[in-house]
Amino acid sequence: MGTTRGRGPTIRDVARQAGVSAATVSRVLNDSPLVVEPTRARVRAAVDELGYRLNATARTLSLGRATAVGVVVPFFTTHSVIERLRGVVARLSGGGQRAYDLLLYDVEAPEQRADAMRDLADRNRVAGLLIVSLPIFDDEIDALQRDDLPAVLLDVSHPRLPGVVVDNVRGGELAAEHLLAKGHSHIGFVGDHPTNEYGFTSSEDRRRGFSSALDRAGIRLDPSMERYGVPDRDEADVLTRSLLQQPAPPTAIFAASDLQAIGVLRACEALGARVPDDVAVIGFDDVDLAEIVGLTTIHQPLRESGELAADLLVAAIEHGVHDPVQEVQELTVVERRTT
Amino acid sequence: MGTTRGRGPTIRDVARQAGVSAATVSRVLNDSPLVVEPTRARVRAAVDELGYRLNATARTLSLGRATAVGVVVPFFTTHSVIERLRGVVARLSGGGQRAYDLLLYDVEAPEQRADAMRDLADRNRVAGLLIVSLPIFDDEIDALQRDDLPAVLLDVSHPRLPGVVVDNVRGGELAAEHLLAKGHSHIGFVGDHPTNEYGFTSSEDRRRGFSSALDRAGIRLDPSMERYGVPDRDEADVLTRSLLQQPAPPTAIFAASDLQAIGVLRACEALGARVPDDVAVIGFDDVDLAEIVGLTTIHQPLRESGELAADLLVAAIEHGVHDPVQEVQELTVVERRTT
DNA sequence: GAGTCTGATGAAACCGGTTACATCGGAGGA
DNA sequence: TCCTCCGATGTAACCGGTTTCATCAGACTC
Repeated sequence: MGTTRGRGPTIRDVARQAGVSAATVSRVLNDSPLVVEPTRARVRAAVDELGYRLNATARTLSLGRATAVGVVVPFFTTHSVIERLRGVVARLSGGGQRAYDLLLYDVEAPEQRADAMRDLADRNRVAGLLIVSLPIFDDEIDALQRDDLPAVLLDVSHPRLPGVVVDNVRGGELAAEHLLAKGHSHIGFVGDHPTNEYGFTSSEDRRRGFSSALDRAGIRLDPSMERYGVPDRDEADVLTRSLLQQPAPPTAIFAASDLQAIGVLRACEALGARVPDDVAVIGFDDVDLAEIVGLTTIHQPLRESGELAADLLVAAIEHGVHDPVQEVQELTVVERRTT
Repeated sequence: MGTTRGRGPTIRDVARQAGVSAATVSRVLNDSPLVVEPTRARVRAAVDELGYRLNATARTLSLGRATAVGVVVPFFTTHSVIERLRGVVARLSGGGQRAYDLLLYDVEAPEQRADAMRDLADRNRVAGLLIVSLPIFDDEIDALQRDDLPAVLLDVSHPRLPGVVVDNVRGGELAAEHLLAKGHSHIGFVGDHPTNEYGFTSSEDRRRGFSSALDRAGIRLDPSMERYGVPDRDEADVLTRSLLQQPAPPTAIFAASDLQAIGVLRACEALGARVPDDVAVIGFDDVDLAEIVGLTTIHQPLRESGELAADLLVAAIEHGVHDPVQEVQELTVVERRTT
């Protein structure tokens, strides 16, 4: 307060105070070797005295490159997205150097996805883009490449961009193999609508792997054993009830996500079906919830996926993208009390 | 690719294309009434033709005010913080206009708290600061006010800043009253260390309210019935075991958070204590987990608190802070299966 | 028909940094 | 002693917007 109405001292104020030019101050601030020690000390003193702080906006404009990365996330969604984001955040904004600021773009509705992409790309305030769980289209990639804006995908993939994913089809197979090994042959599936407005495909991929592994064991995943809905607990509950209230209900259910598996468990409880004796349940993701409720599930390294994606993005920003690597992370079955 | 090496068209390119000056283009872009319709149309056409997009960095620099807000969060922590953040994000980055970008600052270690505060305040790239769950010191508030930077607190309070909180002391009382009404008189507490490196105080506030409500009922919260540790599930598990393995174990336990309550439940299960018959358990927060495991808890409106705080911040940015309101949100007991 | 007013537009300065290029002074060599 | 070279510093242009102020043309008045 007082005279400096909001605006702090500028580099020229420091220069005046130190009796040098703005260029020299800038050099000192950027550790240029061109400045001799006594001058350097005077500038440092002036900086301290005035409480000068560099203006990141001006710097970004002058340099032509941003110091922030944009992270596009369907934030409202599940625990798994958040867990991934934890990894991203820890790597990007936590780690000591704090090299990149993190601009968070929440996508709350399908049409916002495109908005976010356009906004971030065109308003060039970010040095790169990390896109979580949201599919991206070719023309959007064109736009990114036109702007030289590196992008990394997490939990989705596209041949033209680096990404971190798991093999969801394989995950479905693992789930099937686990249930088969437990002696089940009459098995149900609860997952997302194969086509949904966001374009999420992991549920369908998991179902495909699941179904084909059953096929190989000579078991057909009958349409009457499949239920589809929006990926949420209550919906999964409802779907499961309809699954279990058939003449020949399944003895095991594969849910496309842990959250849905929780809904399945609740339906079982409501209908008096004992888990795992009457109905075995296996989920997917291994969010912290799964451990808490003792859910058997397919584990994927969520947090690590975020860290890895963040590292890939930083590398892409700093060294360019040579060829878009697809990091495929390992899946494992974690057996708990529901199978 | 092509000639435009990374940099897109500028406002002067548009001006040239439209046969007007940069000033006029700027006026059109900002909906100034000073531009006559035919000119306006020409500029619009040029904008479309060149695919021009405004450079937010340059705009921020020129205007002297940022279009982003900084959100400081201990991101790694519990579900409740995330749930709050959901509210903030939905309000700030979701809602149609997308008026403010959201710069996320994760605080992973106590010393980073101060760094984040200084960084955000001084590098003036944000129009305001939303600080979640982290206490703030007077000299930091001085610095913010010196820079005219509005700030809003969420889940912490300070007389000089607007904030959104619940009355944790009252929440503790509610928990005690609920357990007393259930007929318990021998009651334990599991919470955070009263002093911790982040300066979180909610656990201690809750304990105080809890303890004084017991007092009023003529029951003393004996030190042997209290256990303190870091706020995490495993630690709560361990603490609870030591609580229950005493000569006269409590018949009810109040945990300072739902996460800790989950640890309490796990310890009960491990020790063969039946909930709620042998030991009743009540938590605090009402995160989604609580509903899933059927935990009785003190409900606080987490998501709404985030929305409210975001609204307060936007108001503070746009209209200034007149006097720092403290919004105190309602707490209620949600009875489920653990009491 | 000359003078005044008004509304649309342009020229140029500014926001706060960075950096290519110019300048200057001193050290070293002939 | 003079010249060259080089290292330290300054000058000024630039990044891409916004905005003040000047200018200019047309409308209106008398």
